[in-house]
Amino acid sequence: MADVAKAAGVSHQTVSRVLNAHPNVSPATKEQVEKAIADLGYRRNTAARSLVTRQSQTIGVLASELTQYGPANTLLGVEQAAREAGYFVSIAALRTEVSAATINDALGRFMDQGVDGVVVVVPHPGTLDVLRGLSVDVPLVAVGASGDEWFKGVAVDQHQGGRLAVEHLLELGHRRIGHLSGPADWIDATSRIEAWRDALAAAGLGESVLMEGDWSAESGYRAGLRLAGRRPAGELDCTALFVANDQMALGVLRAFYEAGISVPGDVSIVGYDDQPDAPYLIPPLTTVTQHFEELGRRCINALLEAFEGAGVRAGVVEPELVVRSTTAPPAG
Amino acid sequence: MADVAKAAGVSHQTVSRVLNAHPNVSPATKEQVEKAIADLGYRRNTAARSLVTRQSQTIGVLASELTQYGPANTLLGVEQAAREAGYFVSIAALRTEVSAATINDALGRFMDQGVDGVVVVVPHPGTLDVLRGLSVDVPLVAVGASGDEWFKGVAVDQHQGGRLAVEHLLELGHRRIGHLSGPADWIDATSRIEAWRDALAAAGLGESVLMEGDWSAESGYRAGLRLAGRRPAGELDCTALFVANDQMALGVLRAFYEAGISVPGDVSIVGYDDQPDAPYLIPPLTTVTQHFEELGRRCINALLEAFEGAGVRAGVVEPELVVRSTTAPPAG
DNA sequence: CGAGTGTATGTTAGCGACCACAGACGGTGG
DNA sequence: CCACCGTCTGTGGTCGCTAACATACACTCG
Repeated sequence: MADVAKAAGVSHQTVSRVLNAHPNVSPATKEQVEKAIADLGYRRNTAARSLVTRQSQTIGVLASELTQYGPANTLLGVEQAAREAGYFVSIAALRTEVSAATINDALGRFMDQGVDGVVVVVPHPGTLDVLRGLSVDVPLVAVGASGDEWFKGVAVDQHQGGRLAVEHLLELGHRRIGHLSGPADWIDATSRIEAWRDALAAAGLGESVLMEGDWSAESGYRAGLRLAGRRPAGELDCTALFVANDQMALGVLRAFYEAGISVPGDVSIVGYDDQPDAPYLIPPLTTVTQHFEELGRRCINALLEAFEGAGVRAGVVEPELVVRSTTAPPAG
Repeated sequence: MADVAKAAGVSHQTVSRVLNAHPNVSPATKEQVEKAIADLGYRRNTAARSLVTRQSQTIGVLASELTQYGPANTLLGVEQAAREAGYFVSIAALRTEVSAATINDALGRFMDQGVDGVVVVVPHPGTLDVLRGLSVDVPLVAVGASGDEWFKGVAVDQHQGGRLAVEHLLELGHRRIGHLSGPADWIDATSRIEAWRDALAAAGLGESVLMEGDWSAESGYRAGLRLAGRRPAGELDCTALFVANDQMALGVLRAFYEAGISVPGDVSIVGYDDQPDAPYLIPPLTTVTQHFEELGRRCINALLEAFEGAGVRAGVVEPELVVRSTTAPPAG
């Protein structure tokens, strides 16, 4: 910085002012300084800056299940939004065993690093409970959580998403609507089950089939075969199936194909996620879009608000139904 | 730190020595200092430390395709190894368009941040070319690249992996061995194609079928159907198929099932990756294990070596063949 | 027993930026 | 004409830590 100051014929303080876009700098000197900076290829030292401002310009992301579509894309959204806001993103990936100790450790590392805020992308409810018991001295935003006195939550409105799916099927005339859910230890899975139940109840209907998968196409396939069983298509337990993600829907489609069950002729299917290949399935999948990137963006926004001292407020991202070709009125 | 020093009745420098495990500290004072640290919940300020040591204890990871199994797991491995080595991991995720500008920008941010080293996890060869044209003033390790004068490369020995797969099939007696590859713009895909060709040539055999997929189960399914065509099982173009990843192998299995082609009765299949569900496919998939976590670990090791001033040296992780139930001698 | 060696600790001086304050300059108004 | 004020710029002091040097003391050895 001293070099730049000398090259521009000013004091280091003036250079600092230019860097921080301070108003009281004459255009002429400002230009000179900027030229000197460019000539010397100068970069301001983050450590020194952090030392005095007490801000690291870094956001810590605590994540697990990064091989899954949802968490991976949320991370992408967070990273992009953080970058645009001028923040660095530090990551702590959790293994399968998400224990209090692991979380504590990861959070501790973030504190050591001096992150300005933390985003938690862990889809298991237990994590939130652990988080509640911890006191972190920086703003914290958790994906999938509703607002709380301890931290902000930003979530896709799963209830709304589930309702969109089920109501779409109800409007088509279906009365026996089954659900293939995700693993019970995922927040998203349980809230979709609830939404399904509630929408059914609101229509005065009881539950039809409920099966549990593990998000994989394979588990969808097995569930599909199980459902098909040995019965002819007209005698299935349900005329429509709400599947908790597109991967599993893919598996179900395949299973039904093998079993000679026509989609949407015999059974209608609605997926969830709107993964990139959903339009290319056979037939193209009716599904619910989750704006993961938007979710990530909201997390960062919530964090930025918290930096400004704004109070705790939960954010909700609204999912949307995308109607393609796997839904139709029931056969009867 | 001054508080800790006062609490322990020593100078701040002694505290620093304890923190840095300096040898010349008496056990008694060391214990006192540690107690004071624990009592006060003191954490050393990373920014101040970085300022004077000129090291940020941070490694930047430049990654793309984070939704794919390989890159995602490599990232996990890198993160874990970095953590164990006491480094923070800062991430820059690239979108689909991997241009020179994007890469330059991401690298620039890492420089601003003052990272100690960079790991590049981008499976497209164009990236490496861009990298070669850039001069980065910290050690850089690229996954999937062979060693180079500009940076270290750490890669799974794809050639070896491909050879293991093909030779296994050759040993079983297959002579017409096809390949379903990944997209041509992936390093991993092209090297597996080469390995397949070379192994075939080494056995004095020519190419059989070569098809290109996009890593997805769906593309494997389509390729499988295409291969099956309308011919009876005994007249296929090949008696064995080397599939470039397990996802696609899953699709092929399904297509063959539908087409009435028995695996491994009519056709043997070898996958690649050994994804967690490979053993649970029907039949359990013979495949090639890639130790992604190990790959990540090696990257960090290479970086640590570079910090020590060690010269450029490429690392290679050896894949292994895992024989399960999708391979058998040819029918004839 | 005094010089030499080694261990344990304290003191000082930065690392590179930002902040608060002080000074220089030109313009305005009483 | 001088006091006053706003704009621009420069001078220290400071953040928390570590490296280099300085000091104090104990122990060995010729």
